[in-house]
Amino acid sequence: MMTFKPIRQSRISNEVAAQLKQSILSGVFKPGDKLPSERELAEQFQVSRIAVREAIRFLENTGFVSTRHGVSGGTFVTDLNFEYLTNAFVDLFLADKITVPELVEMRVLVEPEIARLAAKNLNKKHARLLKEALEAEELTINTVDEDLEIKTSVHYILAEACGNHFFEALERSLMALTRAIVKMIDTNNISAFIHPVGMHRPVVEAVLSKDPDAAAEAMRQHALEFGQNLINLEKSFRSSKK
Amino acid sequence: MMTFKPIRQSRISNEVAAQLKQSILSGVFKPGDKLPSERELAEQFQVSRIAVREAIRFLENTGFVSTRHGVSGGTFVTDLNFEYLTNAFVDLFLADKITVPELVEMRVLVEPEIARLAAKNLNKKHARLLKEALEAEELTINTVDEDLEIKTSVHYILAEACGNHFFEALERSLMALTRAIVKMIDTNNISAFIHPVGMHRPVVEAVLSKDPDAAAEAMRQHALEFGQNLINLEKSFRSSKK
DNA sequence: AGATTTAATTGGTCTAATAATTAACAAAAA
DNA sequence: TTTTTGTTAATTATTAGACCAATTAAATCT
Repeated sequence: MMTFKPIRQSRISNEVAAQLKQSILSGVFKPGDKLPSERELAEQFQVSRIAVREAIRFLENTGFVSTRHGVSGGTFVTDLNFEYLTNAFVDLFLADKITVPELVEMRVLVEPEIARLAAKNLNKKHARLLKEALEAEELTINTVDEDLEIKTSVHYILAEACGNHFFEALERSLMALTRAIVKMIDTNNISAFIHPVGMHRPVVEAVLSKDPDAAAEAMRQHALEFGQNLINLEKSFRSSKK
Repeated sequence: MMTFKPIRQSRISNEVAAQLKQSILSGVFKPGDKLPSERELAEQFQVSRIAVREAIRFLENTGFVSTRHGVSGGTFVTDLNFEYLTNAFVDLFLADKITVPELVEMRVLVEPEIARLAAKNLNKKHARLLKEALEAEELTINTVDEDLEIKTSVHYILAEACGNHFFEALERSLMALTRAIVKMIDTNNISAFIHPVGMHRPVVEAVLSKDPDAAAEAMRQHALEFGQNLINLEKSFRSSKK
């Protein structure tokens, strides 16, 4: 029997989105560039403005563009970053598809390797940033948000210093998840208890002295300690909530 | 001067989306449940149908709901899966934010650990699946798509068998990225060359004999070998394209 | 020159209508 | 009976057209 191709399978907005995405990926539009206005795009694609808007929403939701209101506003191509990956991880945790012990197991595997690579590839800029971050940690008492900010910064710097963007993306997600958990628990300055001041010092010192094995081992210790604290607290938080 | 709070900062659709997402996460709507129709939601939220539709698009784009057309259609809560995480990784690769050597470095770290955990936690079901997958690999010659499907299946099974959903999510992303790269190169049955039949045998045998260290080491060898092939081919592909 | 108003552009939102898709059921035909 | 073909109803998909809101640049006024 003769078979026919279906006339159209996907939504119109999907086809518009696919074409726009392709033209961004292939470099027709580069980060910073402005796409034609919604009305122009609707004209060019020969679809309604709403179809165009839904396509733009998709690109916005996946991090490819952002929109600004007003004259000299419009839809602008953004330089894709790790934010949307991180959001996907956080959503999975919120939907109970990833547990705290599983997160900790990943941190114990990945973070020592990041520290090892950072020690191997360290440059002056990152050395300076690490020293500053370590000092900042030991200075002030802060709000929960500030405290989290300061205590995660060492990890961010190491992730950037390790020279592997994949590791960096993953570490950012690990940090975002950890922060989500701590903020969920967040009763009476808990973060100071599970992450006492000075916990990062051995790691940073090993990295600064460019000793990969020592850095990895120090980070492993840190990840295990902190991880165990996190697991225990989240466990008791869950049971207290029931 | 007295300052007032802005009445509304974000888009209406964002606020609708946030409320809907919250009610899904808190269990008001469970996977499989049908949300009220767009018109009803518009009525309840006191916003236009368009605002509701954009909110639903967002939830769709992040994997929380799916929509069906027609009578008995509507918006249905889906069981959040790893697809959207994987898409985020693939997008980062397509936008050149992650390179092939970086991907390989991650695989060399993570996959041995997955094999180790799989060997430790193996049950009968996964043992059977592994045997079947190994046999299927050595049977037929296929199209590129089928070939990729069959050769990645061992990795999927191991990821599921390892018992850590975070590792499973990451491994799925690693596979999706690898497939994207192979399909990009995809000239004249290349996959058979970079991934010859039988490459998985030592890994599977070690896992089946429940020897974690041997499994990890076998997988490490596999990841290194395959990874080096992938790096070389993608490199020559890039230079031939210029 | 500097402040203020106005106009123009663009995304944001709304209303109201029509089209397309699908399931269920009824009716007709084989 | 079985199979095919209409019919209907519910719901999303799509459109058109209008107006709102934000923003900047130009025009106007002081």
